[in-house]
Amino acid sequence: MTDDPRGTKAGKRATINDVARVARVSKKTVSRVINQSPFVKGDTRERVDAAIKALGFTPDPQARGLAFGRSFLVGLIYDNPSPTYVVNMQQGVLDALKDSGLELVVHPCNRNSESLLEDIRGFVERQRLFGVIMPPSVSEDERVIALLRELDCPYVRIASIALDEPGSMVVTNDHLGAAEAAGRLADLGHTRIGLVRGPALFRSSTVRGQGFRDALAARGVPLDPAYEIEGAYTFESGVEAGHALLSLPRPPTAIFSLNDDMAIGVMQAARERGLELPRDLSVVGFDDLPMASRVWPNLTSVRLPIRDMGRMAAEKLLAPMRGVDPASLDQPEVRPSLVVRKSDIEAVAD
Amino acid sequence: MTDDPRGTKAGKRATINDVARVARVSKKTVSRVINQSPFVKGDTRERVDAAIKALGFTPDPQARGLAFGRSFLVGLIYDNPSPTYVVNMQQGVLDALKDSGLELVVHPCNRNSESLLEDIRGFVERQRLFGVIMPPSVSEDERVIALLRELDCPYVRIASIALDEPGSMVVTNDHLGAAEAAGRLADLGHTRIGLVRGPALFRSSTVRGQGFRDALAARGVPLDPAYEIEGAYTFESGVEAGHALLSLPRPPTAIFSLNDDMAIGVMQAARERGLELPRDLSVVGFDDLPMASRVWPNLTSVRLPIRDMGRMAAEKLLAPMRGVDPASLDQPEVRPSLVVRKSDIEAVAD
DNA sequence: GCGGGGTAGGAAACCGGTGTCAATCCGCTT
DNA sequence: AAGCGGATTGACACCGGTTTCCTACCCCGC
Repeated sequence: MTDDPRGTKAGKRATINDVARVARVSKKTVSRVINQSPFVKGDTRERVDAAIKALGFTPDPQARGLAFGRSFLVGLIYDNPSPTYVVNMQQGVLDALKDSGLELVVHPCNRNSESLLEDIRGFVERQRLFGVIMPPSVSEDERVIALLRELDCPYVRIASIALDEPGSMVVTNDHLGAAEAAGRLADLGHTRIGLVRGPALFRSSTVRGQGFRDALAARGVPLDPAYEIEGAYTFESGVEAGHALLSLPRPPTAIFSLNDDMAIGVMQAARERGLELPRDLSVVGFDDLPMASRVWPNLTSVRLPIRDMGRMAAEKLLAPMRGVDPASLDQPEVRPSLVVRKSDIEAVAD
Repeated sequence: MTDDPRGTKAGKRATINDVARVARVSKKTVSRVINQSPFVKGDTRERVDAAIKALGFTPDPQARGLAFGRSFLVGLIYDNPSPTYVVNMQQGVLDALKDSGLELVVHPCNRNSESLLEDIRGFVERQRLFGVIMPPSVSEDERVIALLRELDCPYVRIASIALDEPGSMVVTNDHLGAAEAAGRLADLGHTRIGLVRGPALFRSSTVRGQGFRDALAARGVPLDPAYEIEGAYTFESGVEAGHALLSLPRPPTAIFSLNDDMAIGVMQAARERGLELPRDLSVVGFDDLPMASRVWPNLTSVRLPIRDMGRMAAEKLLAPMRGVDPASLDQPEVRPSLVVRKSDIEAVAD
């Protein structure tokens, strides 16, 4: 072995200078090779590549970032209360980031906090983030978006409405999913269908709610505002909403809850009232979290491919790095699909 | 206003040089102030602090890290399949990291992958991580630990056995928790108690299993190996295990599942077999994930304060930075506690 | 009044890369 | 064979801090 063993094994790691020396070129040329500059002749590139491999060289992201004026960190800023949602999205983002040289830094936030903007500003500015990905509802906060623009930080928003240009949006067609679910309940013969909305702060709640109403209207099922109630997208609020709806003089025979957590809360409420499911009440949720197929009766729900959405968002963020113009990206809509399980059955004659 | 507005508002952010100029000292002195060196006179320090505030200066972690030879990133390396577990732990770590100037980088891994070690090596070495936190089961992989030692990367392991010195361990007393749960089932009069273990790869499974056996033995309840079965800590494996146990000639009247996912799987299996819960079968889980209180009947489970564990782990990692000698840290055991709900009732006379 | 241990503050090198811009190389035109 | 223009390459400053090494200075005691 004539190689310097320290290059690959013990001691300090190899630097760009070591590579330059071994390949007999300047550091700048090594840098060009690393950054895939097209202005390097074939045999030079090969010499450099060989040296890199021989020395086990990996460029230091900190040094690179410092010189580049931007770090190689992607921020995931979220305020979504569902752990499953967050982890799945995280996983999707990581799928896309794999081998890109970028790392994911997670940053939960509180949209109601007074220090929200300062908090995010500090995070983004200090870390000189490469980019930011945001799921709802923080993705729907225009103050945050304005801030990111001011900080000149690329971002991708995930939401159920196209709030931005295609290059920085992943849009889900929640209207479609909700309509499909509501349509099914109507088709099963239900005419008194309760709706548990989410907080008004979430656009998804509005969009899904509209999908629900449109589907019922299209089928001539009467809409009664008394059957609509607002929850907080949490299990507890679902329990409350369930009790409220089921204590009506003529309680609904089916309840569509705009997320799974609340749907399961509704089931809990029904049980607490001594109802048997699904005989006495059909329940349908939205999101299709793993939990949906673990409760009994297994919950019929509208599936959102959360992991894919995370991946898509990250890919949009990576587009410029890959030489793709973000403006040229199309806007493929994510289409949710209804997963029918056991929690919804035909309405019994009244 | 005589201040340079660019310092606080538009344009480039303030650098250490700006601060030095405004405070009429050298960069080195500013650096001393930032790093809390004791060798700065009182009034000098005040001048510098004032300048820092006036300019809204924040040191660049990348530049700092580059010079320091180590980044300000903490890695959370996990292979735990439960999203809730991961998010909660993540949250706990973030609680502790808040205001420390460190950021959290998440890194899922696959312990069965051939490239596990290479993967982790690349991650840790390239990012020059400040430290690493690992929950089970990757925290129990000695190959990974050896690697981190070789890379001279501080770490904290979370596990149910003290596998390392106190400074780099957060230990949970799973034996205690499991014994408490098993004891309760025995005290309820159950004598045929099934046990669904986790994968042998997880130490927690062994420890919890032993707690179960010790508690029953202490109460004179006979142990029958036929009532023990190994699962994979997943819902699906719980379903399988449930069917296996319930199809025995004399099926158990209670089943203790060593995590919640499998416990809920057992409940699913019981339902599929037409059993009514909890009348025909008592079920107890371990972890007390949010899901436990959302299924019906609400699952009795052993609560593990996962978020606190994450926080404790991060605090151990931060100790050196705070001037605390890690070797002086004590080893407070995390004690799980049984949360009794509705899924376990008295055994009926046989 | 002067030497000395110990400390505040500064100059310059350095961490490991990238940007700028000029110099060199090359093949092809005339 | 000289002239040209784009393709390659390298020298050097610089990103924003930290560290090393060195002065200048502080307060004391003899």
